[in-house]
Amino acid sequence: MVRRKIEITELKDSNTKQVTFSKRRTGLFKKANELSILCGAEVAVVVFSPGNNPYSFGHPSVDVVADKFLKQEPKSNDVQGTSTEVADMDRLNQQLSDVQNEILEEQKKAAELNERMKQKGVTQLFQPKELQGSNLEIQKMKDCYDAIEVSEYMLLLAKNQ
Amino acid sequence: MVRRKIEITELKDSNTKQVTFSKRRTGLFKKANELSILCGAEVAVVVFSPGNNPYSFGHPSVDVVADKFLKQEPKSNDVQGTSTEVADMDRLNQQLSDVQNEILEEQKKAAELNERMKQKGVTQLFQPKELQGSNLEIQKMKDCYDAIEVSEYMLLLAKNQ
DNA sequence: AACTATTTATAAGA
DNA sequence: TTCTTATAAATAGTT
Repeated sequence: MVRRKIEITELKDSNTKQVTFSKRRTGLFKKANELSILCGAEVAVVVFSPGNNPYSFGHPSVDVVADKFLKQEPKSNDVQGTSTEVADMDRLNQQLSDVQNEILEEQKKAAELNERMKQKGVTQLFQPKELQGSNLEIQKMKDCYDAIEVSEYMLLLAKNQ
Repeated sequence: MVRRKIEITELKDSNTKQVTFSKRRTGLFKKANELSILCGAEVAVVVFSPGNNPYSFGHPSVDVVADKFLKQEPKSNDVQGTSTEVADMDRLNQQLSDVQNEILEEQKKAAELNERMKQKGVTQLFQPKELQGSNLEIQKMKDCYDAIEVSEYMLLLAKNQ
């Protein structure tokens, strides 16, 4: 694709393969991220490297998207005769449940970590409160940048009058 | 990216969003396919369109890659005595990476906005202090995640003794 | 769906 | 490994 165009066929040199994998994995995840933002789409990407290490990108998360996909997949062996509405309802309920579980999972994580560390007698290096705080601060940060964008738009309008 | 560079922010116009989704989904799948061939890597990509239709690419298949990925993920009620801590470590590393990427994106965005406003020679509508404040909070957040990582490593060390 | 002016991704080199 | 850069590939706006 660049200094020289390459054939899309498996790279022979192990080192080249690893370098190319890293570069292209980065590119792929960037594209996946842009797609999810631009189009408000749910996206999950999972890759195993030549050395069999896992890498993933997910919006809102790999688990949520994967579950949603895998659950609607049994198309061909679906039982015929159930109404579309019932099926859709089930799916929506499942999605809702998935999202709620995801949220709960995130909230539990810090607590679990603390619990395990306590059991191991390791000193706590952070408080659960701090985690909650950081989430709040992420939100504040986002709000702040949103405000900046709005301001800029207003400036443009003012300038063009 | 093309006739005119676009901001990576959700597209407002529904039609544009749909067209962009189709183009970029094609591009994403092509990149995923090239990665799997060039590097002999296992790849799975699942996307839900703005209209909530599923699209997927998988090598050797979405199911195979998804199962492999989901199986290695930690479950909160895993049997004790297995390598739960190691799995958690992987996940924490991924989270950390995600958060760091988000931070980098936000910082870039702020810098770009500032630059563009300067070039337009307009009055700032927000105080730099606000930005500095949010940066401080980003730093606090980073420190917090660093602390988690350190804690987890200590836990692993304790476990392996 | 096609076109194309630009932007973006990236293979090879440093 | 990380950066550079020449070139190929992707794509936003248009038709």
